Amino acid sequence: MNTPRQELEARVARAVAALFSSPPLGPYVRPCPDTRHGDFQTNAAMVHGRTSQRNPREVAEELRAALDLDGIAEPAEIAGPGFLNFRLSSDYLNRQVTERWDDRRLGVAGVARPETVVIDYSGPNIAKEMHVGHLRSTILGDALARIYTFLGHNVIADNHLGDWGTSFGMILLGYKREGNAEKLELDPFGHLETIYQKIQAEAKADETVREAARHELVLLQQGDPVNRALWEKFLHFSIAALEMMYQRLGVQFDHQLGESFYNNMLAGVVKEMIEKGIARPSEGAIAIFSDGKLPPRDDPFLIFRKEDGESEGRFVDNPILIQKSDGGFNYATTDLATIRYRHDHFKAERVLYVVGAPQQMHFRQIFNAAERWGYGMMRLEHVAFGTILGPDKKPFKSRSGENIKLRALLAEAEERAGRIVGEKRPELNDHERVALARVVGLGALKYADLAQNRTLDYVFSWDKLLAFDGNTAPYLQNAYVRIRAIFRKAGLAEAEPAKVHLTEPAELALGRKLLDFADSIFLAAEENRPHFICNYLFELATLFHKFYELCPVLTSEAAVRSSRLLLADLTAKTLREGLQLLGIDVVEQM
RNA sequence: GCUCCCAUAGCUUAACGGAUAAAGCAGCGGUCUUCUAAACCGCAGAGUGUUGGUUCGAUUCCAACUGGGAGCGCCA
Repeated sequence: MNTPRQELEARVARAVAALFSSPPLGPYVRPCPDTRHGDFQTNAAMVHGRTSQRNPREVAEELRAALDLDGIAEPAEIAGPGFLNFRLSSDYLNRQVTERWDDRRLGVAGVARPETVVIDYSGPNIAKEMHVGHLRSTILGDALARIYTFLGHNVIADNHLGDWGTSFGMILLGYKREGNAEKLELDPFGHLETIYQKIQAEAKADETVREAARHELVLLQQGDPVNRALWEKFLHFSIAALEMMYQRLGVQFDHQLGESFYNNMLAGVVKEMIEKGIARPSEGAIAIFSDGKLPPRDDPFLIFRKEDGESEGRFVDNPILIQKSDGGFNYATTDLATIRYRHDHFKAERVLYVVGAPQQMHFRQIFNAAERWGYGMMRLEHVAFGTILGPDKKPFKSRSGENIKLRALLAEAEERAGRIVGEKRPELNDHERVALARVVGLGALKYADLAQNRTLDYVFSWDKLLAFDGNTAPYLQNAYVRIRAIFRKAGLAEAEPAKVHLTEPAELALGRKLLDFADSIFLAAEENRPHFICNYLFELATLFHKFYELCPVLTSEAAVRSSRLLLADLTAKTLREGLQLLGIDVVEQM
């Protein structure tokens, strides 16, 4: 099922092709920013008027004559410098609302060519409790996984756990000194973190401690049975604790292949990179350098540098290390092994890395290296997002210990929501109140993160993350609830088939909006920005609330009543589906 | 120093090269005998950091600058 925009786009493109010899310069059709002008507009006449050096209003006149809008819109109006404005015909509108209501997918077409897309998100460290810093990747990645799945892609959600690497030398050493199996089982993160912080402080002051930690790491990497067993224990309990957190968040993965999974592939990767001439020894380590194929400015392996006293700068090497001088491997090595695995094993055509913006340079290098390595057929994309800042506008530092734990954030969200629920619905028992607070609190938390452009940094604030007014999840959930209340009162589970006939401005506006659901999803997927869906749902809910104020449903006469019931039902289903795509639940009452 | 990201109303944000820049919060004033007031209506509030350029048209593209942030060889 096409959206009105797609349908109009196709018709304009057809008319343009008939009129002009120049290649298509679309997309042409977009929603009118101001609905007073119409529902949709095209700038095709202005665009093609320019290339043919003609008066755009004249061109618009020709275009209008050539346009076939039969069955979709009123005759187009020419306005301003040469816009054609379209107003959807009421027949089309009524029919489209009905068709969407009748469609399990609410009119959202799947993609023509499904792809196998690996989405790499969350990626917590198994020795550390999840904190606000993990929130964005987890929430955003989960939403993208849901969106891509809904569009028909073959999604592989993969949690690339930080379960390997230098810090484990420290942790092993610390655990051997004062570890406690019981504490580990009860609170793996708390225990490991305590140990880590303590041993780190010691290591700072004492070279022999640093040396001992390095030794433990080497033992682990060489497969020493004692260290290996300990590490597996850390992993086991940590994953169990993570699992609980993900369950609470409503986030799922298809795989949790952490860094350790790739460990035995790393030596092979390095060997191959050397053989292919992509990597070479440098200062005792193995590093990947520029192949000189890109302009220096665009080459991630070159960096412009001007030393003190030099009058002109020059490009110098900016390599990545894939093997340290002590023989150990780096995360770049793991990332490369992971790319190969995802290609060979999952047959991935695309990989989305939902990772913070500070790692941009790293991914540019990795993607460039992967291409040279022979994986250029894969679309590798860094879905970067901004940093959560502290009150001082500097990133929350994990060292300082003032990181807000995700657990605390969730608890606070539920508690705040619980207080509001208690006020609004004093008749609920404890169990009901807690269950409701969970959905509302978690929804607000997720929505706050998803509703804004992911590239922006933001200052952490309880009030902001847990807002329940305005453009928030509770506002959308409330719109859903109000619709469900109508159906409850009517004694219906959902609307019955009916002839849709929209007449009031409020119901026309709502009906028109309902047809655009798919456009918001396409846009969100195209840009990997779920906030387009948030914007859409907020507008939809706002229009519904207006409709609700002005257009009585149950007390209207039969034909109007059944038409409005259907319109309300489609709104509810669209809200529910849209929120679902964001990982947010709805409730029947709140 | 170089690269990348960011700059829109008091605050937080939106705007897929187009029309009079759109919301939320906060502020002020209204609306519950009628489908849940977690709602709705109204008022007030910016000309998009600066300077140029491209364009019929720029918050959007380009250049320079200012301010903020991040990254730049053996952590991830």
